[in-house]
Amino acid sequence: MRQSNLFTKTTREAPRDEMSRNAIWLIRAGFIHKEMAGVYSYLPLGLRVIKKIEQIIRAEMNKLGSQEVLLSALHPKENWIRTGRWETMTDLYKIKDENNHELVLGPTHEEIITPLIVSHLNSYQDLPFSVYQFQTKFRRELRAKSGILRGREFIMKDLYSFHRDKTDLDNFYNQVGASYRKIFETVGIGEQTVLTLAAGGTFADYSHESQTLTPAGEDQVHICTKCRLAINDEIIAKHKTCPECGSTERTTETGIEVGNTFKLGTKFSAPFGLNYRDETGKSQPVIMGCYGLGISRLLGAIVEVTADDRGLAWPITVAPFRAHLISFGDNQSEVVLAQAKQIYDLLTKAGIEVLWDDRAVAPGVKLADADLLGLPFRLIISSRTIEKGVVEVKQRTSDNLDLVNPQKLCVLLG
RNA sequence: CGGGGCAUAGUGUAACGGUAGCACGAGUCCUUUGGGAGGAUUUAGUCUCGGUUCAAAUCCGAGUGCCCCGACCA
Repeated sequence: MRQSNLFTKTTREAPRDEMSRNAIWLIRAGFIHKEMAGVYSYLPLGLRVIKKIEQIIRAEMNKLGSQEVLLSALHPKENWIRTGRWETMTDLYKIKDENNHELVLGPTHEEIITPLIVSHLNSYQDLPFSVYQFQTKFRRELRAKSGILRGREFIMKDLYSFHRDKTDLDNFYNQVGASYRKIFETVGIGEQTVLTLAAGGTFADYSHESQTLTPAGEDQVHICTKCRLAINDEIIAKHKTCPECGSTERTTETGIEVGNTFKLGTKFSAPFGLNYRDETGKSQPVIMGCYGLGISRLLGAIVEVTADDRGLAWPITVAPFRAHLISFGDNQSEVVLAQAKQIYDLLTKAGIEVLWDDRAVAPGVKLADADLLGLPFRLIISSRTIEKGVVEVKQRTSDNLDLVNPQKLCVLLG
């Protein structure tokens, strides 16, 4: 894409009232726009990152054999009455329709998926299976904060699994854990993200959180120095030793919860009567699990751990474009433009996503913007590089400049 | 919902109770092109309502919005 066609602009300064790093950089670079406290719009560059993250997750979910759906965002009140959460869940957005009927803006989807499955599930032979979706969730946060890390409206991947017994759930639950591990590594925050034990509810000893360690987080986690298993502060009192390796040595750090997995048991299948017939024809309750991943929160967490004092610095896997092609030296020069166009076409045809800064602005502006946008590879074409018959290549996270033969670019970037 | 802070042009910032100014941005023209370049010119603002006063961006009251701390966060 040509940057001259990109409708978003960068700014030299962030809005004064934004304090969090993720919001400051994402707004300055034109990735997102704040509508109100805890509510953000995603602009072309930001949406590209969101889509990259989603695609990485989608691939993993599909590998688990899960099937993608898109459930309704408006929920009937009755379903929430049925589970009791109409009263107990404090952050529900309750709205009224034209007939004065009360509705819920979906904050999570157990109340939708569980009764939905009832009419599609009969026999033990239908089990197990799982469904997932990417969707905007709504929660009436008492206090939105930390940029996109805690919003009243946010994008989430939620997965729901259905099993005939606990053993089968445990098996799938562990597979999801492995998938999550892989996802965090792929999007570039594997090192900073720790598996954390948290309260498990009535059906299991623990739930599992994925905590990305960053001062911007809001949870205190205690990390075993031997095996890296973390324990959430809320249950630390009951754990003198690490449940995994028995060690007593741990460090305390701040994390942001980017993922969470729960063994639900029959918590939702019971109130909705989600049952199956076993081999003997007897009716049995379905055992469920649910698995969340905050997409927009993941975006914020990636920024928190990767941005530096010059701006964003995307991991290749989630970058909105792989390369930032910059033409300057003399923008009026036909030679420079022609060469840049040639490189742009070459890379684009090779399937490499390139943002070409073809604007007629000063070199300093382009370089500063390149740092701010944070695309992994910066390619410069100027009268200088043309003289030498090369393209200057620099990675966002390195200071090295490489002069590369244009023919070798695709290999280098691919 | 408790506590604290803030609200001036698209953005960031000034202005003792007395002419709302500066920088960046944006428009036009010229020059310029390897780290936010230079000149000329134009554009655009006091969150809302009420009060005090000869006079309010400034003082007072209420409201609204935003940020931070806390409470809350299957």
